[in-house]
Amino acid sequence: MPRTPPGEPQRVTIKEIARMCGVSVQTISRVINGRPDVSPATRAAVEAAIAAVGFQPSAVARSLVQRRSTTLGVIAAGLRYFGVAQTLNGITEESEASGYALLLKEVPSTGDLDLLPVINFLMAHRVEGIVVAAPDRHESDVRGNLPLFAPPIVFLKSEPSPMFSTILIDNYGGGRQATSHLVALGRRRIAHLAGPRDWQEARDRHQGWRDTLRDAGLEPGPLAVGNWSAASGALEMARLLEEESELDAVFAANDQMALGAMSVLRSRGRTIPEQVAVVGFDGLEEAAYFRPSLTTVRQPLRELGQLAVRELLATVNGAAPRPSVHALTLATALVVRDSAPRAAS
Amino acid sequence: MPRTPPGEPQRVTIKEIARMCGVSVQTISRVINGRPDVSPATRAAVEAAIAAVGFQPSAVARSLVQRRSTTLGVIAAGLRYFGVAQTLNGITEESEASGYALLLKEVPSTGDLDLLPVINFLMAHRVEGIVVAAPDRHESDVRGNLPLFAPPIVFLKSEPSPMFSTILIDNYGGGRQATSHLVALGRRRIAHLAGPRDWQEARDRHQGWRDTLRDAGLEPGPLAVGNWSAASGALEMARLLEEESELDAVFAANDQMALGAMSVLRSRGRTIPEQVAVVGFDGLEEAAYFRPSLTTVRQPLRELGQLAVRELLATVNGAAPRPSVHALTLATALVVRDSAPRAAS
DNA sequence: AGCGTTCCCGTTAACGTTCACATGGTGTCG
DNA sequence: CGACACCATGTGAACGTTAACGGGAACGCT
Repeated sequence: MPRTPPGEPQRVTIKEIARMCGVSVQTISRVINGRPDVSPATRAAVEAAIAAVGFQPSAVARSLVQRRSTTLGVIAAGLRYFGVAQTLNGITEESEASGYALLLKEVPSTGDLDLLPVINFLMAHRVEGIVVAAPDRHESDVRGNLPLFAPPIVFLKSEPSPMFSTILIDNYGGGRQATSHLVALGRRRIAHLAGPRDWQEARDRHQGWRDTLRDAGLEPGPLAVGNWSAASGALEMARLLEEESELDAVFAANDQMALGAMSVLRSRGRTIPEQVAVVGFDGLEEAAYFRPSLTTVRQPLRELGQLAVRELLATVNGAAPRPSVHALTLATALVVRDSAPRAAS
Repeated sequence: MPRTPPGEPQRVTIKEIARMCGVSVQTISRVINGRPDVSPATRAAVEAAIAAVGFQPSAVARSLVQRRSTTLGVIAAGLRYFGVAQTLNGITEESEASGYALLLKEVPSTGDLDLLPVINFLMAHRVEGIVVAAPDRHESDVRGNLPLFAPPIVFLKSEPSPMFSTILIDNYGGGRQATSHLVALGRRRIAHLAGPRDWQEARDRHQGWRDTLRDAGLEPGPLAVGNWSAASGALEMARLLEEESELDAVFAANDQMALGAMSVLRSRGRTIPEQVAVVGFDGLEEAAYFRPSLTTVRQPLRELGQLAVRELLATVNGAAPRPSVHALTLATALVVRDSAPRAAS
């Protein structure tokens, strides 16, 4: 005796179609999945019936029996930040193109967190792969052991790991690019406006700055730490100016903070780039229209997301028995504009 | 004879736990779901076994039998745009808080598109509600008929519809706010830098501008159409200046275009706000640090996403037999800054 | 004619869980 | 002390689909 759930009318199933066409459910299944061994006549009849009642096969039942879901899990943090949103865009694009659906979980981007429950949640939904697009989350956030049958996981913008594939952006190299450019301009007191310490990418950019100064034989310039926002950029820039009034360049860890910094520099009467040169990081399109237009380091964020999905699908579909662990690093590119123009040659 | 899927090791199921504890599967199910009628001793034993093997109940099987999934579907377009990303952020926040997962589909934001297949896809996954966060998509994009048993759907930033709930932002009102402000400043030739014509919100802002000018007895100012980007803002601003060199104000349909416009105004030697006042739209945080800081119209985008989820969950969980159709409109707020300061009184 | 092939289709058993109902054991109350 | 309630647990079926296998009809070949 079929239960009738309260309110909800009975959904049309494969059985119903079978009854309508006077064939078995298996035949319907065959038609749905485009298998060859169905006669043209039957196929046409079934297709007509399906169209007539608007039947849609249950992805849930299918996932259950096939033990796969054509779905990828995404763990994201800080969706409100430009970088993560951009990367998510790349992820959706690529998975959309491959016919995969996305199950999205957002986790807090700060504080202590065990990723394991989130991964378990996604696994309960039978996702075939997981992208961790949470910049400051990495392998060590997976406390306890993953079950053996965990799907492939790729960590983005994380530290390289021996256990998982990672795709990173060369933030260290980007930090060096930015700083070298300023050094080449003849700047000597180069400050850094860093991102939050608990973001790996912030630490890497910071390190790139520091090493470049050291290699150039310059003493480390003044340092301030912001929270990615333009407001914090302004605040910290003001503090830097008080501490060290003769600085002649600033490398900000993202474009928003650079914007805030430039705002303060101007209001204190410093000319950009003559007195103080400024370099940002991210490659926001808008940065070309800041005043002055902002020299920055562009990151291939969308590509990052696309590659992550490709990597997963390759190990899912490819017959790779033991998913191989890759570590890929994407290069950044310096975009020179007016806030730190190319050195006159 | 149980099939062993190739490669993949057998996942641990409720049956396995039952065997380990010497009880029936039903008892395990009861423990998992925190039902009262289990003796403390058995409960403890079961919980221990679950923890020991790291068992995770299959959300897929559960969805199948319960015919619900604790999952919401999201149809998004233009994730790369600030507005949509921000709204998605609100959606994730709120659904995360309610323990709902999100199934995300991105659709192209331009061109012809039938939403029905996308909705069907989500329905196949048994989502309990759908948020359409695709600004230029609306009811009429659902060609053909929705099945009777479609879950509640809420359209964001769309036109009000008699069939679906909609939550909108008062773009028309925002357009009026912006324009009125400029009129109050004594400006007479007020140009509009509109967004793409196929975005409803662009049309609404445009209309607000036009009506306000009319009501003020001013003749309509020059009009240009951009594509939301700062680059297009710059391009179109240049064109406006050529057509109509004596304009004394610009209302841009978003902050990025306003930024591009300001850049061109400055480079043509116009002072802001003295010669040309500028008002944007969106309320980007960064706009406070533009030069000059940008007067803009703030939209409650995150709130929009949150409300959408609340609306859905209310009709899902609430015993509302026939989901009620709401049309909610959120107000915008004018943020006055230097690019169009408050009138000296 | 006999036999292997190929084509088309049906039957049965899963997938992993919950629901409805049944059952036996305790305790309570009149 | 019997009737009844309640607690803890088990039993079968169902959710909607696909995998594995089997079988009959039509066809080709020797």
